[in-house]
Amino acid sequence: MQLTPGEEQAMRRRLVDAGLALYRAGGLEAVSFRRLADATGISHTLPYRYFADKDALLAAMRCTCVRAFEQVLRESVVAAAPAAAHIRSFAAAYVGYARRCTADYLLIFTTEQPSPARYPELLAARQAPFELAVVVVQATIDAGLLVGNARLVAHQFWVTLHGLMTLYTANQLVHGCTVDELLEPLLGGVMAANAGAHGSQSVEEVS
Amino acid sequence: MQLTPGEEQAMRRRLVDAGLALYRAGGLEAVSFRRLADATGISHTLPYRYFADKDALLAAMRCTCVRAFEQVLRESVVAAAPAAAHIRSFAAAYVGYARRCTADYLLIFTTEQPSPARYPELLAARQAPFELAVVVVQATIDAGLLVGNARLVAHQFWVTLHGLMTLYTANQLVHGCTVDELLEPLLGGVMAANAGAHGSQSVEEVS
DNA sequence: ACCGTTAAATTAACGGTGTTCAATAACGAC
DNA sequence: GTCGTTATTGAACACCGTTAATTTAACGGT
Repeated sequence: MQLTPGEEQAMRRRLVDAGLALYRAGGLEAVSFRRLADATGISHTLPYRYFADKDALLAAMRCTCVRAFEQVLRESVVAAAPAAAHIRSFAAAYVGYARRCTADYLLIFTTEQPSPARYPELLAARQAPFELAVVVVQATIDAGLLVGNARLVAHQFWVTLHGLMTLYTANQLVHGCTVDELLEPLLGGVMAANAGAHGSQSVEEVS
Repeated sequence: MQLTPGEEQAMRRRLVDAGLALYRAGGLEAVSFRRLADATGISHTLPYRYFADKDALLAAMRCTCVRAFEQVLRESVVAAAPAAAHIRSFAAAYVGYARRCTADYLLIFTTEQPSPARYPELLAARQAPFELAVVVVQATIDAGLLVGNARLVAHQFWVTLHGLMTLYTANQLVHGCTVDELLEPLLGGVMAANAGAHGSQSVEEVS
């Protein structure tokens, strides 16, 4: 009765999909092995043959969402023809995903405790979208529109987009400020801070 | 045997403090009414006389942390003498709190589901720190170092700091990039994006 | 000083959860 | 068909949030 790797993987995906359905419908506390069992017609202890524990299932669910997120970002990159539009297209895709798939976006980035690096697979999966940002920034640098270290600049964009959409998805942009109002000046700011010697303007220089 | 308002408030704070101790020691899932009872020597149902349910206790814990956070930010504001240094001082206080009190910082801003605005008291408490940012930005505008709408610009700083420290506290700044490396160009970028006509540089102008 | 009322606090209980483990059922090999 | 391996199940444990019933303690009136 040995399970083939294909069957095992199929069962894993089935459990992950069912878990995601529960999560999207009722939040994190709605996903339990019992409910998952009722939804898929298996017993509530079967998941233990495919995942070490519930946290492992959640990590797999997070990985699935991360990969979908990565796919959205990747498509935005190949779609933008001129290098100058890459960053705008990338940012629009990032914002669009967080708006459309708010629950999934939260699942990707939400972490309760400052966890001591369990689930290295999840850490690796989360790296991929960022690496896309690095590629986009590098292309912009190559086009002569930005200067500096691509990873450092990509990090600035990443931090900015993450801050904006994390606050948005948590309903903490409540002062009559919209995402669209903020996105433009924020992107412009990061561009300006890395646009070369004449465009750069640090805090000290201003003050 | 009527409880005086003072006694009731004292008990509430006692429970909140014990809950925070449990949370800081073992994360969110370590705070339960049973453990809280063992830690404080009361029965595990007594908290229901002071809080509607566990979520209400968590909200109160969050409020407590938010107010401590607000206090840290407020002290940074009065400490900085020249208006030009206000934003730097404010940002340093923000970053310092998130580094020192990582768990508390996470407790403040972490929200699982896009909750439908339960606990308006928490929402109000979270507003206060942002209002401090508005004050700081307004002072900088008054000093002639920035232009534009204070709330909009404050939002940009708020988004930036939130993105930076949220990624940091979640251990997602892993590419050899430090908070200090990123803070300076990020602040400079927001400054540049709102430094008046000559300093502003939107994405389109660059491209 | 006693008692009845009222509120505080505890105990008991219910349904649900993650997790473990012994028992069962299904399959391939011979 | 039988055996042995293995996937799957069901029962059980400890813990959780929550509710209801029960006990305990404090207070005012007489």
